[in-house]
Amino acid sequence: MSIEKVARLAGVSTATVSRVLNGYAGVRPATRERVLAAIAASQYQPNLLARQLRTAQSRMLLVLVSSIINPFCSRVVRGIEAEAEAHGYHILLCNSDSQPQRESAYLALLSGKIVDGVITMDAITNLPGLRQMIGDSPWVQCAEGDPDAEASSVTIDNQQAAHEAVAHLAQQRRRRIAMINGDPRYLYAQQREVGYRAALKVHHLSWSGVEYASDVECEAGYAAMARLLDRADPPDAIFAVSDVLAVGAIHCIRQRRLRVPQDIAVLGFDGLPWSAMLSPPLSTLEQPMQQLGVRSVQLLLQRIRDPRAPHIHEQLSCRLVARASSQLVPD
Amino acid sequence: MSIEKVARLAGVSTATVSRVLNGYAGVRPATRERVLAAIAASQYQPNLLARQLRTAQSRMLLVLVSSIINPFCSRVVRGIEAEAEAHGYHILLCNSDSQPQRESAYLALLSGKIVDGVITMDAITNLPGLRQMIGDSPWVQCAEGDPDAEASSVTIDNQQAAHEAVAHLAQQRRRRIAMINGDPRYLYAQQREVGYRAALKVHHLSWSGVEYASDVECEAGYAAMARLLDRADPPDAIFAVSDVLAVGAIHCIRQRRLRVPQDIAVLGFDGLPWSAMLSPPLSTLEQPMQQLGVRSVQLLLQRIRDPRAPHIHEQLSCRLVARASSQLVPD
DNA sequence: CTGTTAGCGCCTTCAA
DNA sequence: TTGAAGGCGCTAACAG
Repeated sequence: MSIEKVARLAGVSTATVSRVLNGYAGVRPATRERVLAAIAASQYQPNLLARQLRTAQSRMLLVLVSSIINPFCSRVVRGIEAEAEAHGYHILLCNSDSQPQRESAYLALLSGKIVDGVITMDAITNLPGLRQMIGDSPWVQCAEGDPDAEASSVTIDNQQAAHEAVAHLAQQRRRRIAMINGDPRYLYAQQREVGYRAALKVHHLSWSGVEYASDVECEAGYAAMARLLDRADPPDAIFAVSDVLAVGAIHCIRQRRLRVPQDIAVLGFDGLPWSAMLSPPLSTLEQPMQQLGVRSVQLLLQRIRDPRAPHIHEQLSCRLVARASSQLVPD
Repeated sequence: MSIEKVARLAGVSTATVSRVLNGYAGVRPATRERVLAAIAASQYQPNLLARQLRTAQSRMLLVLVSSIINPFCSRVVRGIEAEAEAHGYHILLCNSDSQPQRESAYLALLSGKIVDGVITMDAITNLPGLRQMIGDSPWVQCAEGDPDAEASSVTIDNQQAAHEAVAHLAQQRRRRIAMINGDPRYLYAQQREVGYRAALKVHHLSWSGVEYASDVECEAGYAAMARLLDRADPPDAIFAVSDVLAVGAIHCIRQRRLRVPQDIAVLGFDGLPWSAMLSPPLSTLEQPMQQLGVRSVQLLLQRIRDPRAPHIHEQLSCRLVARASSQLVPD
């Protein structure tokens, strides 16, 4: 009844009010003024639900994230948010904690027309009923891209990145390079492990050791490191798949009276700002976090505008930042 | 046209379909079966927009955050998300970066009926037109509570917490205790500064020094620390309003060949898990981050269910965790 | 330039 | 137990 109230107040039809509301040309200035005055007088606020129902678009994007407390994710999300906002879109955030039922509950919003598209950062490719839930709705995978999925993706070359990481450690004359990996259900974890193993081979390193962190918190990195140090033949270098896990690993190493990097070199992943300010400064593989989010939104909007647009698999480059935690002497 | 399609397929009316959809009693089992079959056969998905328009509730909550990359915020948001989800609500995330225009753009979703209520973690009390935008919609302030605002709030006692922080440092025989504060537009920053100054007085410390970080990243902590060290009479202890800022401060101290805690003691705020794993382990004031989010949602839902429910100002307690960064000998 | 009209898809009395 | 019908508030043809 609201647009109607305004219409009555201004002595025009609802169509005219709608026209000024949406800035359409073809309204006499005098009429426009009258409508504007009525809007102001009545403190009218358009009912967005009604508008969205009518126009069949919500200008909302669903973002499915495994864990927002993972600083990598939160930075990507900020990129997503900023770019979405710049295009007049809002984001609905789902923190799935990798629980399939939570993921699918949110995906229902997609088929329910609440959102115009979805960006997933979660390992959901194997979600049962995924195809049906997403249908052919616009979908972009961010940081976690399955080339076989019918979706665009924005990722880094995880395999190559892991390869670089190992190469760097090998170059520091490390022979027993271990990996602290994430949840192996994630593609990024699988891909980085492939890269890790391939690099070991290239560098003729026969020792290998992979431990999986139980979650993304530093305590998990600590625990994984403890398991590695408990081995009969412990590592002399660590490649951790996140800076946070690396912090935990370093703490564990220190507690055992070992030194970083003299006894054990440590290399992280992500390139969070504070990695440079740790002691020792943490070497890391820097990802373009903000940009991963930004490009995901761009690809998604492209697809929303033209549903027949082809799927694109984009890879952003990352950069090894060598600091004191992985080398005795700076380059 | 969709519920209608199902209705035709099942040979019933749309009303009946709606009834089984919403689980209302009074549908003959046989009929229900037929409808269910039709729903399955047609892969029907209810249009949530239409439903929300009709029922005038969206089961969505708006969360207005200054910066999701602030780990404190992201943990509170996770608490919000979890609790909301448990009650069948979804959250719309707005990362305002403290820009009033972004805040008000999102607040329009409130008056536009897109969300049923709002939780703000931002310093928005002075937003022009705030009252009108929020109207009497359900609103809870989280971690940043203005007792004068017509809204419930869930906070900690910032003044008391800062007092404790300073008391701890004073107890370590520190005489020149400086504060690295956040953006002074925030109430938490103002309140903690009041607590800081009050505590100095109580402990008969005449030296005082406050520097404001330009944002929430560690680089800002570094810069603030640099300014403090450039003073003629530099501090011998630092009270930083976040763990992240403390990391930057410590890095700066170290770069100047000073030691933590021997030369300068450092105390952070928030109690992020990795604060315990830094070197030296960071003393900090631990906040109940998850719980701040959870309680905010509970208060908000209460208000949504009963709009006449009174405003509640709740204070959660926090805890000083003394570690090596602030004391030469453990307690 | 402006008004009339017809839905968007759903829920919900009111009757039957 | 079921169906018919109205309307949530808005936009978009189509007339005038």
